[in-house]
Amino acid sequence: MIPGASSRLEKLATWQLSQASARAHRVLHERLAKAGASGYDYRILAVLGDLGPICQADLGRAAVLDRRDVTHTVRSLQARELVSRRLDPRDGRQTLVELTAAGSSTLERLDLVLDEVQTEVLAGFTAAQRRTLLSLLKRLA
Amino acid sequence: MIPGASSRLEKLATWQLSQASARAHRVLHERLAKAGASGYDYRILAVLGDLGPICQADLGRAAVLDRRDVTHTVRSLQARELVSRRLDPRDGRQTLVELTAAGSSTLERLDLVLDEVQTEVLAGFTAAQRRTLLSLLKRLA
DNA sequence: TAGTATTGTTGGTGATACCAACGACAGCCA
DNA sequence: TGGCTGTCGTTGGTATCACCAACAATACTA
Repeated sequence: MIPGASSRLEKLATWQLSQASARAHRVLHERLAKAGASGYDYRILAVLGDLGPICQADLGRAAVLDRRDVTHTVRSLQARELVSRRLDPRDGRQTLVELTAAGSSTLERLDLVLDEVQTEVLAGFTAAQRRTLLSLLKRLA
Repeated sequence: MIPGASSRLEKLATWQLSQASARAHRVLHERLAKAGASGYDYRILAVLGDLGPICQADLGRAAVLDRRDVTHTVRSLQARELVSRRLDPRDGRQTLVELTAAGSSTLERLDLVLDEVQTEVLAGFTAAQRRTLLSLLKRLA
């Protein structure tokens, strides 16, 4: 027997949103795992690539990560020599994080992975539909 | 200093999707917690309300839950006397789950909570925009 | 200078999602 | 009829994401 769908759930925007997000996350996670990175890894590397050397607190704000998770992710990236850390000479509290050469090339590689993920997740969408979706989602967040 | 946004992240549909979903989840979780329920709880109750007595395997398929999570959630709901369970007389493997009277009224109460959540999450959206969003999200999932 | 705020670290929690293995049971079919 | 296949519910995990509290060190400020 094939169970029906729940109309209560189907008509909820939050339900459709969470299901769409879960599916996108599955695709993203699978492809990133193959490339040896986690979602947090990419978020940190992407922010470093876009904003340059930056302290962890700002890193967390830009990547929407808790300070705790920034600490762990950055240390993990540092262990893989993708980022380097040094004390901010102008503020003893801050640690400046920046991409290493290996980090930059890893980021470029991951950018391609992310492009593939977008393509797979948005398969069948026209460019106009993608723009519409993106703008609606931005207003939601 | 206010950190800028990462253009790499901002233009990713999967990023906007996960941020929108995270925000919706925060609202949902906060309101459901006040009402004494979890997201899994509502998903199970909603399916039972829509499809009536049903075995756990079908419950899991309709609510998009792993069998393990169905087991735990149903047992938790049973402990709160919101659902009842009995063996399917026609199939010794299956356990039929159904709403109790208390479960039905709890579901009605939670339906109102979910309505509030939709209103809060979609604040500022026109009816047409909500329809557009919903249809785009359905195609994503 | 005393009090306040921020930074990075540490040690947690909870929700969601998913997997593997198990015994019990049903259905199929040789 | 007996064996095989598959499903069901259960148990015991794991991974990711998101979030909180407390702490020492440092910076700011009133």
